[in-house]
Amino acid sequence: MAHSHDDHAGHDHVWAADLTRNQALVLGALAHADTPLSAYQLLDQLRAEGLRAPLQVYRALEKLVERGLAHRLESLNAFVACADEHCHRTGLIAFAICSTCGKVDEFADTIIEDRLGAWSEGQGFTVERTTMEIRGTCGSCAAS
Amino acid sequence: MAHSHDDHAGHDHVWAADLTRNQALVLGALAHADTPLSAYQLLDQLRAEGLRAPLQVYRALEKLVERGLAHRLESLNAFVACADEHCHRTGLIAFAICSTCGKVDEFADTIIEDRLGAWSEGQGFTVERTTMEIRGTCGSCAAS
DNA sequence: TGCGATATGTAATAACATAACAAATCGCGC
DNA sequence: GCGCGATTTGTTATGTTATTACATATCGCA
Ligand SMILES: [Zn+2]
Ligand SMILES: [Zn+2]
Ligand SMILES: [Zn+2]
Ligand SMILES: [Zn+2]
Repeated sequence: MAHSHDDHAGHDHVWAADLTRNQALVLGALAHADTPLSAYQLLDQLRAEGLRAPLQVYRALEKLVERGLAHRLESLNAFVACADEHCHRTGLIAFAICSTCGKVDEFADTIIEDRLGAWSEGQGFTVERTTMEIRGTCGSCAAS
Repeated sequence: MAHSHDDHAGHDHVWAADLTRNQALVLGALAHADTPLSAYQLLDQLRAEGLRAPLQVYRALEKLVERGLAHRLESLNAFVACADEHCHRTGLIAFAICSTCGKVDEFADTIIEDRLGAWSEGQGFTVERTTMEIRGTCGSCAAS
């Protein structure tokens, strides 16, 4: 790792401390974007910082997603920074994606999670991860 | 229609009547498969029937998905035949995908649908379509 | 210092999907 | 049957997303 251990004071971006350079670059780009970015869009943005190849981006994304700092949107083949800095949500996360402006809203619903859990238990299905993505039009786009 | 594969005793596949040749070929291949197939896997299987280019497959898939006769699994970039002839494409459909054997189970849950509807209404979000895919291990794979 | 685990760099290639254009076919009123 | 617009098909080329393979560098620790 490129960074040594800091104490976690809590006010700053707590994730910054133990990210590698490439991971920090990718997460920074995602955090500044207001819509999801594909791996190649990230690469284009980060060429100025020295990134040259898709794999550098994909490898950083893999770690970030693993740690819950970013999420992959399967229906877009794109990625977003986690909307909640402190979340590290292990539970089911749903995404509402506006087809007009591209903005993504991230939320959790324990009842949905329970329903899926009940179905899985009934079927003997062991859940590893769940993708839930709603496509549609957000409130502010509908208003215009 | 060249195939007589019926897994539901008692009635034929009502859809066959007004499908084009390419659409029937693609849906037939999906219906015979026991796991999802990618567009290129379909193309490979259907070269013997005269299909030559990806676009022929993608165009057929587009129509089939539109009509609810097939579904796209976003997390796999692959497609399945609809498991239920009476499945209405307007309702929310969830898929449980076994990472071990690849089999897919399709189900609907109106409570989940209601929860998403409630969230959307609260946010002013207009839902167009929803993707819900559970990855994990199915009962029979867990048993072995 | 040496060693295993992790991270990086680079090139090549695989896998997935669409654009653009021409030709054939279908549905249907006439 | 004929005309004609809508749909489907065929074909080539290209664009986009993701991984394999291999070499190099760095980190954590004994
Ligand atoms: Zn999150
Ligand atoms: Zn919007
Ligand atoms: Zn279905
Ligand atoms: Zn299984």
